[in-house]
Amino acid sequence: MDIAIDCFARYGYQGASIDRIAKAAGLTKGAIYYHFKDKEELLFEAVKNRVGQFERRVTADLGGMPDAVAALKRVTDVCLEHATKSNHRRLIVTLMVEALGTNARLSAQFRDMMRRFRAFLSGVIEVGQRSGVFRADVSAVTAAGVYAGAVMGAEIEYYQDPDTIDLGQYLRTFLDSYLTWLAAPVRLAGRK
Amino acid sequence: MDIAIDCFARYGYQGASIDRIAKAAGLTKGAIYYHFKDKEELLFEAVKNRVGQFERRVTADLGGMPDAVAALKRVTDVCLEHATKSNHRRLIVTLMVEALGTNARLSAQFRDMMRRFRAFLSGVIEVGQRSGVFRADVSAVTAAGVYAGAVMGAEIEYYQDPDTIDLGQYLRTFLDSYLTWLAAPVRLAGRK
Amino acid sequence: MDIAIDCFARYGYQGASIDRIAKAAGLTKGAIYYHFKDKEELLFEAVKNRVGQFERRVTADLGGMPDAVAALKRVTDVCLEHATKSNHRRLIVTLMVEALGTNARLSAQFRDMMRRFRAFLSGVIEVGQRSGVFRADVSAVTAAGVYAGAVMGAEIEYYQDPDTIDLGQYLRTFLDSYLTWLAAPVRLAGRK
Amino acid sequence: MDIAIDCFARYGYQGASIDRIAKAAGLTKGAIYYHFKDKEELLFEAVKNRVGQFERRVTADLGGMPDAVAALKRVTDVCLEHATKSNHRRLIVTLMVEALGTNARLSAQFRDMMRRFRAFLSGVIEVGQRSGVFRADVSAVTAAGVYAGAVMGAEIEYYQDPDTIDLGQYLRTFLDSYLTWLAAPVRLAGRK
DNA sequence: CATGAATGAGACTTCATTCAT
DNA sequence: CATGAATGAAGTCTCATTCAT
Repeated sequence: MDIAIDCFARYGYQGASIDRIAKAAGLTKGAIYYHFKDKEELLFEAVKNRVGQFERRVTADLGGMPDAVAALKRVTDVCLEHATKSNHRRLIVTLMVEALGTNARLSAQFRDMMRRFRAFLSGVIEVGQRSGVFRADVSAVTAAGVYAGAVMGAEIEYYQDPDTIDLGQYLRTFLDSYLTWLAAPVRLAGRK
Repeated sequence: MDIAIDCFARYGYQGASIDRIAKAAGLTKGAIYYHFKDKEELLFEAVKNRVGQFERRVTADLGGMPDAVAALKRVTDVCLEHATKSNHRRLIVTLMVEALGTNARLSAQFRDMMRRFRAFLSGVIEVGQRSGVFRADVSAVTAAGVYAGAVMGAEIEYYQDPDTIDLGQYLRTFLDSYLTWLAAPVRLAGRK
Repeated sequence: MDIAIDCFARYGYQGASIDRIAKAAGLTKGAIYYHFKDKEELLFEAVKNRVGQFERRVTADLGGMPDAVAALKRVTDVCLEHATKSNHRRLIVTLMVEALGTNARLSAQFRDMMRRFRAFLSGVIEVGQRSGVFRADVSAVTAAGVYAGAVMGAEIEYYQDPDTIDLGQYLRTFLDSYLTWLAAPVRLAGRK
Repeated sequence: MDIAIDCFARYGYQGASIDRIAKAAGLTKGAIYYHFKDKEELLFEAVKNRVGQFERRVTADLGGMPDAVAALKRVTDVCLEHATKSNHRRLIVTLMVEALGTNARLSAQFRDMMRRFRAFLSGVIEVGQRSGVFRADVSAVTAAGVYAGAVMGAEIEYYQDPDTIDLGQYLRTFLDSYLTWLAAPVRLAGRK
């Protein structure tokens, strides 16, 4: 399964033939069809696996983390790690884009995943707003979307040009700008 | 050609079969092979076309625009228009991600395009920094990368979930946050 | 036409596409179809042309040549020249073999050409036999076939491996052996 | 495989479509591609098979045969048998000519095969020369080439016109002439 | 559980041929 | 006469999928 995920992450859905996956896993196609009804099911299992891990990782340590700033930092770190040290994010991003026009069902699954991610972020931001750490005059929902997009876009730049781009720096810089902007305005509060 | 571009933008490279394109154009496969050596050549022509238009559009009106803030606004507007009113950006983004693990040559072309885009943005930001509009203590290069990524990521969210996401609002919000962060500190406040 | 012949000689019938021929001749396919009904007709014209030239060349100077030995020498020389200095023979041999299983009509044409060639040779040999220069105890028809085959086979070896094989030497050696064998027994010695 | 060989021998490389071969074998195209990477690989396998059989057959029975005359007779017999009773020689000759201008790799393989064949014949002839059975004043190498060519040429005549041509008689006649010429001069008569 | 063989649909591509201009 | 555009059949090859063993 890990190998299948790896193939999907590397070559995309269409580019990863069952044969390739089987060979990479040291088995034959037949064996794969014994475990999975079809290539789509294999893909769904793979996606579910990675998405699940990512989401659990994101939410886990944040149990009741009350500090919105720390929470966003944490999310950024998880994304960085999953983008560079494992292939979780690459699988997700690659397949998500590929699915856009070709696989409605998969696309829907990714859409829901993104909605959950945004909802989660939105919740974090609202916590910050309610606790007075974040300015209240912005839509938490939109802010969440901007965050999710910026992280994903940075990742793509990194996947495409890893020698030139330092994803860590990108993410830190983005987070810095994001928090600067989101910081409750004026008066007394100084950030960090 | 416009139709081919449309198919590529909608279905990706692998998903857009020559037959599909031909049928959409009201021709037969043979006719396409009369004009293009290869499916790859067709693709490259399509990409060159759209990338060229996008870049010309981005740089054109900015001839000697001295106002960095206005320039970034303008770039954002072009991206928004090309993402929603035409398929220029969708073609680019979709194929760029698809090419990641599957088409080295195309991938290199997109990588260069992104480098040009970042270099252009970086130049704009440096102008702002030199003219005292933008703070000078951030790397223009990194800031440019963050910008490029954020826009691209927002677009992907939009392509995936157009009913939920208002790309214009996302981009405006991001630009707002970005400019807020980039704005020269009024006088006293020193960050980090 | 010369160019078409050249293409056929070099690439064979199937290997020489109309497009290739047209391009080599500096025109378009349409122009060729104006002059020839179809590819087969072009081929037939080409073959007729070369076969005609070869046959005329072989028979021409031999008008009433009474010396059978000189006649065979002459034929060998013509073959050598047509195999090395022009592409007459290569066209013939190549297409003849290619036609074997694929083009009954062309094959028949070549078969007739070979029959004419053998008949011609057979006539020469009979002249030699009647004039007492050649031994009379061999079938002129079979001897003619052996001659035709030996020359053709040598040519093929040459086409295949021109750096290693000296066709002139092959043909001279064969002719030497052939004439030695065919020479009228001096008087006494009867073989077999 | 035998069926594929048959198709290649009958129709040539280009003329034998995978579909045709598959149908002749009672399979589908896919099945063939399961066993062979390529049409070319199938061809190479076929050629290797037949060339190998031919060469083994030629050299096998000749282990240490000391009699050069008998050896040449034997080679002729094998050629006759492989040309008429099986399709070994037809496959070889047909594809060899077809490969001339179209398939460099295959052509090289055939060229090497012919070189081996000539080298083998050359060795036989030298044995005859050393043992005093053959005249010593001819180049064994050239004589070998003439032999190889004459046999191949006769075969082609036969493939083309099997009703008219008796290949056995051709080969016997050629061998007769060849041995006559090659025979050590009894004593007196020397021809140029 | 797993394999090896096979299938069939569909992809890309070539090419002889036609035809309006 | 010639061109450029187009067609459609046929060819090579890939791949998800099935199935007997």
